[in-house]
Amino acid sequence: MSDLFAPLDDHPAYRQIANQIEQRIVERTLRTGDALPSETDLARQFGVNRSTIREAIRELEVHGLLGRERGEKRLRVTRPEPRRVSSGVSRALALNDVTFMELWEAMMAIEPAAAQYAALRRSAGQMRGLANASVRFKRESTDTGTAVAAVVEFFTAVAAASGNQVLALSQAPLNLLLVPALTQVIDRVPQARSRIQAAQDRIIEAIKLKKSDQARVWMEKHIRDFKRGYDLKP
Amino acid sequence: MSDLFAPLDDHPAYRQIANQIEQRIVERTLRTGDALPSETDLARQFGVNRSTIREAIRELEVHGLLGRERGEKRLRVTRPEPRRVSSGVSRALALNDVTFMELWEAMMAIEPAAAQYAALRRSAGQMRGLANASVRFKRESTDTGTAVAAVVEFFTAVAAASGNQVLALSQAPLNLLLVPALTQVIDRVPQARSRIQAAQDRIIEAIKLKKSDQARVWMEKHIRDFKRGYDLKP
DNA sequence: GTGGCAGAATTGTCGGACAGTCCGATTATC
DNA sequence: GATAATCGGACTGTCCGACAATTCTGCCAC
Repeated sequence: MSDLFAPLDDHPAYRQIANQIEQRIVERTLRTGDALPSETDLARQFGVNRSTIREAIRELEVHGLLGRERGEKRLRVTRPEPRRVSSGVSRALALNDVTFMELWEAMMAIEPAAAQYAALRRSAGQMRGLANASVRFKRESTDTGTAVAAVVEFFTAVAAASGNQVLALSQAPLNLLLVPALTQVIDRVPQARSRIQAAQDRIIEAIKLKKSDQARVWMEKHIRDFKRGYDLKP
Repeated sequence: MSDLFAPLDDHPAYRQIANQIEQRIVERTLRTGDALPSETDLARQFGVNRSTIREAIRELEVHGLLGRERGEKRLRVTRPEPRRVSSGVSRALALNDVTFMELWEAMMAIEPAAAQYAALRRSAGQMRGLANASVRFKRESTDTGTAVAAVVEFFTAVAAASGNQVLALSQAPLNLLLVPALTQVIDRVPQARSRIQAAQDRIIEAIKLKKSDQARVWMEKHIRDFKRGYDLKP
């Protein structure tokens, strides 16, 4: 079953260095906001060339563990932001040819839950975010592109209002996948706009009134409706 | 409200190059399995130094868009694997101090759905994967570490059996977060092992018989039970 | 076809270099 | 005294050239 010998994989220096730095960050020896030593200094500490350090740093930068403020030169330890991380997941899914069905099932699992918790915990600011997205959809839905963007914004706002980072981070990758399907529905189904608008209104109302069960149910219906619109291809 | 001028952000060369290569991959000009030109060649094509190319390549490698077969020298275009991508999400969440409640809510959203679809679509091989995980838990649950690992394997197997990549990729990051909480429960609650075992048996049975509603319900109960065990801290 | 081999190609790493920019301190100005 | 201009040092982004180790490739023998 399992091999007797494990293949020995040599880790190049830049990978080992990346791992070491990452470990310091995860174990919080390097804490969020701390500035990293300069590349020259790191090169000295690790006893390698600066080029090698730079390659290691690139990895951590991509992971979102290191970053710099706008216009700043020095790198500092940062918390990986959901958006940054989720974009990687999105790309992975897009490249793996996700079907509409897969996307829809995941939405059915995540979005209603997000709506439910949003109704329980939304802050005033988050409520405003929701309202904004909805207003934008109402006002700018003539162009398909902006309409789709507004819908995505709505879902994101719901996830944010749920006050649950895990749900929010699970929801985020769905957005990118959603775009093509949603574009198609809005383009082809005449009544799509009004139905989406009505659904958003109901969901927002339920979240505003903190009626979590209703919020969940309306969101479920909204997403079922989305599938109906998608399946309706003439 | 909004500024007159947007801040100009200069993208360093290595980032631009990474983006260009990424675009070729996403638009499938470079297809999965294709070998990338050598670093020297890329440097010539982009008109930059090889060091710059290397930094760009590191980014794409981290994203999982480039990789190499074991012992191979040349890089080739690869599909980002769920595991690789999800580990980044896990780390992001861990660094953001996710609470047990957040994790639990997300599990309640995703795992029952995964179980439900698994019951509808599981293949024979996936069924075996489930059984294996369950057997391993039964047999090796004396040590807390291996017991936890077996539980994680079970959840992963369910997600895989769901035949839904999006759900699977949403579920994967939960595993790492699950470990500390689960360890605590198994360590402190004497009857945890037997309850988990019973729950797994019921879920597997439902999936085997393709009873999707039951699979979902049992999984819900399983996860509710997990929370009960966690809240029970003496 | 299989196996072996020499030479070419490629990667990982190194050292050094330089322009552009950011930062902190110092000096000049009101 | 507070603010503005100035200046030197530090740091990053990029380049050049180089070399050992390993992989790839075409060729030859069997």
